[in-house]
Amino acid sequence: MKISTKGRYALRLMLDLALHDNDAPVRIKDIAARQEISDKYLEQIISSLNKAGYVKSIRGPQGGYKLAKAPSYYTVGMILRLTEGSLAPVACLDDEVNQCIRQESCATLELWRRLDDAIKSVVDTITLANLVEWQEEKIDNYII
Amino acid sequence: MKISTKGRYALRLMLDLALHDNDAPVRIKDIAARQEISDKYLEQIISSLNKAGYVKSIRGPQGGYKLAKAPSYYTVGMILRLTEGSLAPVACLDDEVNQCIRQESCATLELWRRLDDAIKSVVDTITLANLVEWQEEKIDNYII
DNA sequence: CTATTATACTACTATATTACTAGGAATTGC
DNA sequence: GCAATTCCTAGTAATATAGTAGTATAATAG
Repeated sequence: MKISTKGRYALRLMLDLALHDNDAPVRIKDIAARQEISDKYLEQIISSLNKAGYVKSIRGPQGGYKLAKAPSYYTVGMILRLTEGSLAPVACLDDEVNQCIRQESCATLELWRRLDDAIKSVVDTITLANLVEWQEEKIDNYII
Repeated sequence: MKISTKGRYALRLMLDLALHDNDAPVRIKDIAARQEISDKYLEQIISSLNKAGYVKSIRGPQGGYKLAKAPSYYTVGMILRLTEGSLAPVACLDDEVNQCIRQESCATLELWRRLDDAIKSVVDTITLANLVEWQEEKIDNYII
């Protein structure tokens, strides 16, 4: 029941892009240095964000990445589901293929539904913009 | 972010014990047959529940297992944490050993805290007794 | 037009975890 | 003492995780 590095890195990567969103695109190398993450691994992660259209890439010198839309557009759930896969606590909530025969008589299914709802209520309401806010509050606290 | 078979089986096992709680202890073989789970695997899982004192075992012929306390005593969280380990979505919420240096400036930590709270609000309030209720409702629906 | 800087793509790999299986030892009721 | 049951330990195939490595491709500055 842990979020893997892939999902956590993807979030920090997107947050980093949101925080450094001026005209110039941000290079993987810089994100990797700031976040202390392997740049080669980040490259793979950002590649899937790119394919999904969450970021846009600019190749060549002075190239890098930018968010495709405003931070408020991206929920944490969007980013985590893209990199982690489904966030449902059990496979039988995912799709019809994984549904088991016990479904109808399974009391634990109700539990998993409630857990799933609780998880969704967090990841589908918090956006990158919220993370940006929180980050800026933390920085303010440091200055004070 | 999935609950493993170990945790899911442990829940179904405890629910099975709660549902068949008359005088006679329940044999692993019977639980395994009803739940369609490998009995050897169940044996391992119940062993940790036994060591934790959640069930009591009776050896020899006519032996088996019984719940140590009433179903309302056991939250889903107790059972899952025992078999799955921590249910926190990231390791830095678990213990001091796993806390990272970025803690103070990490905006995603606030996200993980909220996700953790959401998960806890479900698993620490729902008990085996609730699962028993739901199971009995399902059975009633079948009869109607 | 070429050297440089950056992303893009694909393959490989070490380690850990999951989900069991197998076999025998210990206990106890009849 | 025999059969039924739990108890204990070790092994293992398959999958997932968390990267590393190397090369190809594109764009730009000079």
